[in-house]
Amino acid sequence: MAHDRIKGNLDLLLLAALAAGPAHGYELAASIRERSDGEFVLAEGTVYPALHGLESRGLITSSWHVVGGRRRRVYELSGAGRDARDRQAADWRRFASGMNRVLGASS
Amino acid sequence: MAHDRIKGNLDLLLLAALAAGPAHGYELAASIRERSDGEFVLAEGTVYPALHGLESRGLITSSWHVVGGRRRRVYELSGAGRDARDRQAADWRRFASGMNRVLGASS
DNA sequence: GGCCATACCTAGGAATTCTAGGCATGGCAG
DNA sequence: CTGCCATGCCTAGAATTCCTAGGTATGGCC
Repeated sequence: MAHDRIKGNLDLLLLAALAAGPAHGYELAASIRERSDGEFVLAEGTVYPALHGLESRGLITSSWHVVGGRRRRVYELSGAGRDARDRQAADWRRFASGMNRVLGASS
Repeated sequence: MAHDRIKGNLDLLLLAALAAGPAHGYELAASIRERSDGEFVLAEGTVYPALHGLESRGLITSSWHVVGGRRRRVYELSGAGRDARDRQAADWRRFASGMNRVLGASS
């Protein structure tokens, strides 16, 4: 809804947001929304399945906590997750610079 | 194949490439490949349906030509296409800057 | 004559995200 | 003390988008 362009970048967004420290799903969505100045508003139905996928691939780990009577599943980057983030961030930069070259060449 | 990140950006790539002047499908794929330094390698099965979609939305127009015994369908940006390109390019810049904010905030 | 580059096309698959729903707790306003 | 909203988690299936895989046809080169 925010942007179809999120396709292919969701994992990177989550990994990058988690690089700032452990967080739970609901919090991650808010964090990404704030950091992007409201540009990326991720629905919960988007965030949770994506987190499950990242965990099943070993890029993040989770643990349950109870805070104020509410259960939370807190996620944390694994070593492989940090590597994946670095790789995907590099991919993103290459992609963005390709886009800018194609866009700029039109003048 | 080049990048899943192309999702959502294909139309803009084609519109931007066409902004340099009329071109046919095969040529556009090559043009985008070159301008992006090999970053975006679009399959024909990607390019042609996308062009048909752009035409059906009135963003480009086409005309058949025969050059050297080979038929070509040459596409050209319409006025609405130029507007769409400007809008989508602006969207892209907002998106990219959102990405960079989220990525950069992790340090 | 065979092969490759050029040039177009489409149907269906694959991958990804979103919609729409569901469940549960705590706190606050009324 | 009762709604109601924010917090917090989840899933199934729809929707969207691009790619795979296949097909057709011409011209030029060896």
